[in-house]
Amino acid sequence: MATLGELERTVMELLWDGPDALTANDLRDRLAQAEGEAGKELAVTTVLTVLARLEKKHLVTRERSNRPHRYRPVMSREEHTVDLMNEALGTVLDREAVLTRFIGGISADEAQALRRILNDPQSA
Amino acid sequence: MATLGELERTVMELLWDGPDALTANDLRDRLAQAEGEAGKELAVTTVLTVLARLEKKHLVTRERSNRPHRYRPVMSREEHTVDLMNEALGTVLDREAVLTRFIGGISADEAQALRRILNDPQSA
DNA sequence: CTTTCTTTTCTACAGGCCGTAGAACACCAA
DNA sequence: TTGGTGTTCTACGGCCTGTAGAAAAGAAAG
Repeated sequence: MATLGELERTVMELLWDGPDALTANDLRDRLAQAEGEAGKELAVTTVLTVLARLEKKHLVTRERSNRPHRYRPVMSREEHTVDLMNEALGTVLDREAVLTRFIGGISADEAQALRRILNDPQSA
Repeated sequence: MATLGELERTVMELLWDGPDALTANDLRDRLAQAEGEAGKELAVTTVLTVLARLEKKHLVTRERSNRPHRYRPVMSREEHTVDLMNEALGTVLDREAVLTRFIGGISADEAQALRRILNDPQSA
């Protein structure tokens, strides 16, 4: 997969949060807002560089047709998280042992939801 | 947490595989073996550097009492994997959505095991 | 005790990734 | 043609990782 830096991660969060595709300028503004009133205004080129790197990592795509390119995540935040979980799991021989431990650590509500899903996959 | 480099990860694998704590020399030898007959013999200092870094990351401890220090993992491979999975999960708002998707991707056998565990936690 | 061997720590460096952005280039509207 | 506006190129400092020599610390031998 690929490990993300702090800024890269923040950009992904913003892209996931925003309902539609965003331009580099949109992101610059939201980054300024998001940074806890710190208002650290980044250069647009910085944002574009980060977006290019995220594109190379296949985490975002962009529409090149219209001039201010609009960027969108390739996967949903949930899909991406699942990928990360599977990546962690991938290197392990005894998958069931890991799953068992993992399940042991989730909340009662979540366990309940899992029970429902496992017993009635339709409900997923 | 901390992301591991290739050599760091390999060393962790060897420590997890070996039933007992290993010395830097043990690890050097096993690394030479493990690298697919490539037999790339690393310097012991290299191994020691990696071990020091893994120690700083709280992934291994060592017994300093006896002279060739013996290194052991702090957590089991499974515990560590669960930590990684929870780390991935941690950044997400809708945890249940992620869990649902995740469950959707596991094998029938694993799903069966989870059902058993969820319905009878004693069996874990 | 002094010499020597083993083990550990210090220091270092190259390559890669990330945050950051200026310079330069491409495109569109006056 | 001239400005804007947006995008790509190039770059640099800092941190992490693989790699290991040099130096120090500790133990064994004489």
